[in-house]
Amino acid sequence: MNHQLEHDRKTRQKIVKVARDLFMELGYRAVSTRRIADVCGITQPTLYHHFKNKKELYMEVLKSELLDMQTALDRIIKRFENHLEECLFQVTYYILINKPAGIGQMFHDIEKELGKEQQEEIKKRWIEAYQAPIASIFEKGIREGKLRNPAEFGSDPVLSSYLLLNLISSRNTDHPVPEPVAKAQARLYTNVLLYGLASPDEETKK
Amino acid sequence: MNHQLEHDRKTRQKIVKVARDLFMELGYRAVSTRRIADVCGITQPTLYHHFKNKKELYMEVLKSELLDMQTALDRIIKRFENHLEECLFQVTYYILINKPAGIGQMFHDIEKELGKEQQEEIKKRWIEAYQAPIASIFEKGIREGKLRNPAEFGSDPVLSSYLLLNLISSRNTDHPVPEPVAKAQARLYTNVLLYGLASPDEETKK
DNA sequence: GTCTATAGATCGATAGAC
DNA sequence: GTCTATCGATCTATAGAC
Repeated sequence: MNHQLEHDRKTRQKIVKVARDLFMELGYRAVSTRRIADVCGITQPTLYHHFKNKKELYMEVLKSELLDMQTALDRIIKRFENHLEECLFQVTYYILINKPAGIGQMFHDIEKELGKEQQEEIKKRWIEAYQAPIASIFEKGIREGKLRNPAEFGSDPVLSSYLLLNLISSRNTDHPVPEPVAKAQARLYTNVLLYGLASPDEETKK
Repeated sequence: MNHQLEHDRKTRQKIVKVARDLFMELGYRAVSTRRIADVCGITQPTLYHHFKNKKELYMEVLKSELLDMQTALDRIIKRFENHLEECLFQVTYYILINKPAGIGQMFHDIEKELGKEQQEEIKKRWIEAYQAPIASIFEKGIREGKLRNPAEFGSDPVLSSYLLLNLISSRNTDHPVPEPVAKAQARLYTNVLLYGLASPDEETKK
């Protein structure tokens, strides 16, 4: 019944959505509060009615970003949980498609623009969204003997999840990545991560 | 004999050195010309006697950075050219040790702060410094049958060099990395890249 | 809740004396 | 070649009318 509150909520959501697109594409510093307000069709000071300051708006953006990713990855992992390789491929493919230039950008901004306590909070949520879901895939693979024992290479599930994410957040390709290219990239990354670049008879000779 | 020219050269070199440390650690935007000048013990406008503007100074920093890396990698590769795995390890280790937080930072700044023609020039030098030397290692490995045929995974030497560099430029660790940790990381990266995470009997079952 | 107006700070860059 | 002084632009954030 209270239309004012409803309108307020809508405006706030729109700001977060616009800011999210701009921040992820261009980076925190390169996006001014004026620009966000312009795209939203409001004036710059109006932002400060909805958010305490630019950093708090950015925190909201990060939280919404990470929550969406967590939901998506959990769903994918649940769906392909009985097929390690396909599961890794689907996760990789999803991130490639949905993070045009975002993930490296995001890390840079979190590290350079946020205060320490804010970094801690985001890091906590980042682990829930990215690291823990992906690590769970590797954990299952190790448990079932499909992956090397961590003692061999020193790559426990958490470290393995970092390896995959580092491969994904590459800077060698132009963004956004078209779908078929993303598919080929995802296949390459998962193949290399699982089976390596050495020719198959090479390892036994070690 | 001309002491003035000599002094000029020294000052210019000092500025580049200071700017290099600051830019690589904190990023282009976060480092003001005033801060660079302060550390150099000169005033901010004096910078503009030696460099046309901030971007040109940054270009000088990038060029010196990339030239040093090219020299170092060429030397390492020449030294270990007859041992693929050790060569990859040494290259990885060197980059980990000498690029505290730098490589991801660098890419971000090149993409966001430089104009298109400047990006082209730096990209050319980056290929000479990083990609070409590392790709030559993989090329030799493929030629000698130690690595998979590119047709198999679609990972030619250039793509392989990107894979390694993406693994190296991780954001999961605190910088700077102490020597023994860097050694373990370098070993992990090269092991995974060459032999993969899957248990050795897994691939044949595919 | 949104606006206009503007404060307050920082930054890159220039002018001109020495 | 380095300095002091300062301009002009841009940005975040606040004050106060409606």
